Amino acid sequence: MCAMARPRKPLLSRDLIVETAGALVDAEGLSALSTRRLAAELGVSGPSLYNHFRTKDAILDAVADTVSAQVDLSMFAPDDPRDWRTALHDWAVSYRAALARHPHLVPLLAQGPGRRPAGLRVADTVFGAMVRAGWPPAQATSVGALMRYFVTGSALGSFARGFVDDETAYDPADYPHLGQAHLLAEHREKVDEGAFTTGLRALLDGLGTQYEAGVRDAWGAARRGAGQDT
Amino acid sequence: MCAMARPRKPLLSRDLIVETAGALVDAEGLSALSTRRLAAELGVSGPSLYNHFRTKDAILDAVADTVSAQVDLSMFAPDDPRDWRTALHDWAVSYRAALARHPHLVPLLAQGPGRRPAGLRVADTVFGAMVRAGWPPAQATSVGALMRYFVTGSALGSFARGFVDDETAYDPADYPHLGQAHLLAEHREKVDEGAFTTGLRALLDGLGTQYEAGVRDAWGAARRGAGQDT
DNA sequence: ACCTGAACACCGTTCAAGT
DNA sequence: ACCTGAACACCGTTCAAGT
Repeated sequence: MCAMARPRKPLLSRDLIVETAGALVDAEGLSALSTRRLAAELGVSGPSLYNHFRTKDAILDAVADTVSAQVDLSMFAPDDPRDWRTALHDWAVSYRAALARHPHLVPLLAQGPGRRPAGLRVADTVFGAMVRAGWPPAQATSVGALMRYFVTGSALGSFARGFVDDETAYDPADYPHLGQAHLLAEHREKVDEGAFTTGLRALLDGLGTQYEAGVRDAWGAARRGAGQDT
Repeated sequence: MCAMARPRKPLLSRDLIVETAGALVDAEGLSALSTRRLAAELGVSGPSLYNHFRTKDAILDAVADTVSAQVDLSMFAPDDPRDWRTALHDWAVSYRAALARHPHLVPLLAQGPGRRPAGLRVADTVFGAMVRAGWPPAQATSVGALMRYFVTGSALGSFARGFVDDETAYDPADYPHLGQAHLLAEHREKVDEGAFTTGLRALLDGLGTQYEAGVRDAWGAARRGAGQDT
């Protein structure tokens, strides 16, 4: 019927592996992804994967990077009309939405870009845009990092597990302020939404204050003295 | 020499298991914790652990909760002189320090309190203090959640992996704004510190603005109408 | 009640062998 | 170059058996 060991066309490719692994993780979670299970899903034997990736972790990294690639970065384009605060806001919302689409991958993505190309591109783009907007480089680095902290932290706390669904787990006597309402999964979604929105606004307000204080004194003087642009 | 199967004193206890597991994870990371390895460390055979915990995950939950138990909550005591902003600041710093002491557990703790008692106590205490400070309950919930998002997100991005140590992983042509300096582990620590400090200040500034706006109009009126205290 | 060895159904990865 | 089966050194968990 078909050749056994060496077909003229390879059965596998990096893209096919990543796509299948991503679908498996989305459907059944990280723990469902084993090299053997993935290979079976691809109609192939376990060790075959090692012709295309050095380790299982490398596969997972590639899958995680497809999520970073979904994050909208158009607001940071040099000709985009949005100012840095609006850009940061819209980016955070898009970033969080991408993570929400792949809840099982959030724990990986929250650990930082590592050496994943799309993750690094996000960091690079945000940094570049903040510098262009007038933030000193050291501060621009902080802005990019702290926004990532907040978005990934909120995604992790919201989508990965959060509080537990079974409210009988809590003895109200032990936690006098945490009412029954806190413990319902449905209520939790609204809390997560509200906390994200409130936190994002607070963060951007606070950064705005720091930016304006900086423009008024030190940075402006330093940049004028050094003759740097914008 | 010694009795084989049933000594008069149990060889194991929950506390001993949790302590040994915590030391193992701190020293060698999450992947070093297997039930068999942990049992060996305790001089016991693998299945013995199942007399004290239902699953390996239950052991890990207990270990994680010892970290939450290290978080300082004294700033939220009713008789503590610190106002809510200072209290939140000091708590965030203590929270982050506790996580930094146990970097390998951060991925677990960042997923939320689950049903871990110490984790729930933290959430309960912060919520109670914010309500006492004058935040409406729904907002107090958000404040607690968003602070947790930021602290755990920053700890995860900082201590767990972050950027990768080997700077040759990055081709500067691909990331025009990310200079060599971004990629050194030593530089990264300073960035993480700076981003945490900057973000925490921005968050508290922004929350202060929202609090004062709330006190000026809706909340104050509602609370005066309902005759609630402070 | 608490520990044991044996067993089950898995893992990730290496490697010689095939084409 | 790319896939295979066999093998190595592991896993978490169950369970009957011992005391």
